[in-house]
Amino acid sequence: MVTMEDVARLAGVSKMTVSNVVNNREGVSDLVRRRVLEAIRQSGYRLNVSARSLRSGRTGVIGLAVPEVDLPYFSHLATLVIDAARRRGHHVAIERTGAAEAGEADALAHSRVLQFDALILSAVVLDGLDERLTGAGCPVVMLGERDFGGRFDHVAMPNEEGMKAATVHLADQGCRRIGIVSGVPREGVNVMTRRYRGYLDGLAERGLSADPPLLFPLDGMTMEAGRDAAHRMVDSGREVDGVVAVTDTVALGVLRGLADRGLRVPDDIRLIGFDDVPESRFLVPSLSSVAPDHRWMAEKAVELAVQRVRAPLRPAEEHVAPFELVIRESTR
Amino acid sequence: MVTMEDVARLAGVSKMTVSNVVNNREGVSDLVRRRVLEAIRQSGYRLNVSARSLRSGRTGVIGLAVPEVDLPYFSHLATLVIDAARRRGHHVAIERTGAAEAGEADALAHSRVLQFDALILSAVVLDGLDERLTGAGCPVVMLGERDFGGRFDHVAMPNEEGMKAATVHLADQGCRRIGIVSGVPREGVNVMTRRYRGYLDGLAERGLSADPPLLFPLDGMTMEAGRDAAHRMVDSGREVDGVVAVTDTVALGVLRGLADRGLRVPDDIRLIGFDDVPESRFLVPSLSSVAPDHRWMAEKAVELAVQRVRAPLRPAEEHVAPFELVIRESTR
DNA sequence: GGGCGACGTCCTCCATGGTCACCATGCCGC
DNA sequence: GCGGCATGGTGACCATGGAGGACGTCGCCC
Repeated sequence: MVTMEDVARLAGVSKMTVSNVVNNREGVSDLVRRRVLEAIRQSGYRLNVSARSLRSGRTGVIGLAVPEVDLPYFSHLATLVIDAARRRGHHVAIERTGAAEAGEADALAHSRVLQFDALILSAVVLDGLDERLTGAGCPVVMLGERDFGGRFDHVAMPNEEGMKAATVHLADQGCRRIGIVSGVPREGVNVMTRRYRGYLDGLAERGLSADPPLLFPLDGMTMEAGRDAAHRMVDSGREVDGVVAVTDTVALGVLRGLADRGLRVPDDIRLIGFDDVPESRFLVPSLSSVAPDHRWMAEKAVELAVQRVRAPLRPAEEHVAPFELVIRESTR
Repeated sequence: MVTMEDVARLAGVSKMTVSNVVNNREGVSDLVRRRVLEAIRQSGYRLNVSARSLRSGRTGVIGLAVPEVDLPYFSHLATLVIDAARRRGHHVAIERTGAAEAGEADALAHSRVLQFDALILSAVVLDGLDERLTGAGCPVVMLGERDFGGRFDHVAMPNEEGMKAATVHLADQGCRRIGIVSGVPREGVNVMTRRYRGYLDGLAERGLSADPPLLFPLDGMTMEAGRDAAHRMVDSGREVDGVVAVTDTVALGVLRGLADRGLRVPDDIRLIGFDDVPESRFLVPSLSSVAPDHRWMAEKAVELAVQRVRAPLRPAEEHVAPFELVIRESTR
């Protein structure tokens, strides 16, 4: 392997000067800089990242831990995070938590073992009180849903506002019995709880009753679970005429489940999702959705992560992503 | 930071002994081993991966370079590769090539910079003759489509066989004018060329004419491109009664494009895709597809990569993934 | 029973490729 | 002649792994 030392010898300088050139630092004359660059070209030298990070303590890698890589929402987000990080000269390593406590804890442990400069964690299970978060060994930026008590940088989804807007929209389209397909709101502040509250707020805003609640619970956040919930909804005979689904992925399953029972969207029942994943506009019918600005979120998360690497003691910031409501065929 | 030296002092041994314990090597008595483990526990020691890889030349990281992270096919594959690698004690770093030559070359360059132990490359552009492939600085396992002249380990898709089976299936369902939505077959052996040939083989097998060819070219492998191609197909007035789409993602766009023109699937026109991504069974109508065994592919690719790290000189192997035809509503 | 070799166990020394903090050199102006 | 700046060099240091050697113990053989 060609080392910095070899380049230095070839260019007739010390390896520190080579290091300075490689890192674009000041204090190297143009003449010497050119000579070094030429020597690098000739020798085919490549920087050894292990050696650099051993000495400097930085790896240039940001961890991104998400529940599932192959849910459209997260894979889309991952793409945007990778791009944002690349523009700032960082690489991204993706971890999969499986939406399980063990997975999230693993991601935190890996952040130490693999020495991420920072970890962007889309936490579903852990909350701000868990000591594993503080013991991560690197700055952690929370992405998404839970309440972290202001102890971490946090890029949040507009869960309540978005869901409220979706519900109000359904009401304005004439729906009177609006159901929600979601996980069961649990203790603590998580996606389910916030979105459910947004749904209730929306009903209240238009004077619709939430009693008895038209909540059709999910077993997981998958298409499969969405379809099952839709089956249960129709089979219950509760005459729902509008549905908000907790994510687009779930909505895709609901769409299928309704078709299985011979219901047409939007004629018999209207449907709206959350996330606006790329697929949504191509479905038949195309799916209305709450569209948080994913690019903005990715950008913000990476920005916070990179900032905190440089200034570890800056107070934690909390940002809520902007969103818009995208109206398509499923709620026309 | 707690180092190996600290642990050694605490346990009253040399750091080499700690190293041996950490790496589960022979030649450490049970007593000493327990003492060391206890010292590790007490001190909260974490192995420094940078130092290890500087010394050993291995990082334990396998690179996975795919055209797009947020295409369902690739995100699904990525999940499976991550799992397969984890079972073998490796991590995966995902690179995005953008299906461009620059991106693929970048991935190869990164493989040196980030010192992957191996790179699994889903190449769309580079072929086996490109010298950048051999200069990767680590073993490369090709995943997918192109011909690499037996110079690399290669896990291939059943492109021709699968497409032929799909075409024959359409014919057997009564289709007489079967079109294909695909990129234009180009010089060299790539996905498009192989799948197009499979389509021609299928037509021939059932005695259907391919003259003039019913090829509706794509501008990219996206849903959007699929929809546009479908529009052009219908607007051309060529009375196609069956379509094979080059991927499920494209098929999803085609489905939408046909709906835009008021055509019903499968009543007016039948449609089949390739890849069997998770979404396909939930679409309305659910999408028939050629289903290569993705888990098998991921497993094989990782296995070849890990093997080659240990035995760099083993001759290259070529494997073709098994597949089955999944018949759903879109071709009933 | 004593000497010798083998073996199990652990340690010492050095290598790994960069980076950091500090130092040396030379040139300039005052 | 001296201080200061611009430029580049020096040697220690980061945490780990590998080779080979030291040390003690045990068994074997004469």
